[in-house]
Amino acid sequence: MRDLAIGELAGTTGCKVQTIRYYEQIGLMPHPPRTSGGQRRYADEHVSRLAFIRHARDLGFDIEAIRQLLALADQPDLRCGEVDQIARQRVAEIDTKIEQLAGLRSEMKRMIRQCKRGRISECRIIGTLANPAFTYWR
Amino acid sequence: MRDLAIGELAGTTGCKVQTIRYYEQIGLMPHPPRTSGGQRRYADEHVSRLAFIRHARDLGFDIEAIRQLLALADQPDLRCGEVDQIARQRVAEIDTKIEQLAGLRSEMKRMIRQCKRGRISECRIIGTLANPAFTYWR
DNA sequence: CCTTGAAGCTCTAGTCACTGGAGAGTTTAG
DNA sequence: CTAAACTCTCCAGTGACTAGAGCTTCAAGG
Repeated sequence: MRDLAIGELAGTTGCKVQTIRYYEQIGLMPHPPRTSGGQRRYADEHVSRLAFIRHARDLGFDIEAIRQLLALADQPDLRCGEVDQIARQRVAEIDTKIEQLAGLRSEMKRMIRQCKRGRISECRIIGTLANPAFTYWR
Repeated sequence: MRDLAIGELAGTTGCKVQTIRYYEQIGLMPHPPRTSGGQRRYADEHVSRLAFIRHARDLGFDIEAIRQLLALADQPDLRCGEVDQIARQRVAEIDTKIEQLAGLRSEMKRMIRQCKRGRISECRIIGTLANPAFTYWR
């Protein structure tokens, strides 16, 4: 698991090649060593750092939060309360998102139920969407 | 409720002024009549069209889907099955998102539980995020 | 009628987190 | 040694807005 080309790193982490180069460019990933021909070669530490980044992204952390987390991780003598805080905040955000989506879902279902599959002029979906009164759920 | 300036339209629909101009630019909103001085003036039809767009956006439809919906609505003799289809697809997308978020949420909670509030070197949050095995929930 | 300040105008550029393509160079298996 | 597959850099584009500069127009009060 050493000296991976960028495509292999991409393969093992499920991250696209361009995305890895992008992360390097914005300073989330370090500049890796290069071959004499100029190609990037990655080691295990890069694999786990990228896995960290991807996983955090998938969890919905934005780049700035990940940068903080990485900075924290690079100074292991700090207390982890700060990390914990960021995570708790994320859970709260996730809860809000889930609630919102559940609301949207029930409104969509309601609209579909009302759709009589007739002509569009009778279609309740468009009518509902056009009605400014139906913004209660925001 | 006639001859609204762009700011008044923005006020009644909860949409920003720049966003309205943007919608006009990309062809979602029509070019409204202008005063002799070049300012846009809107009528009731614009209010409901913009309300439709905003509501659909809030429900998570993307611009392209809204464009389709509007095109459909402009031809009231078509059957509404197509509209129904678009809405059903949206529900499926919402369901997927909710599932994903629920998965993320439980992992975040687990990470928080494991955080012993000690040093980061013992903090399970960063370790968990760095572990490529923890991608099961995707 | 005139002034004044809020609101409008266009145009350009920036945001976030990538994604895609052109055109050239490098690596590796057979 | 060749050919295919991969990688390089650089630049531009995506979606859905958002912000700002610098200027013009509108409407209400005096």
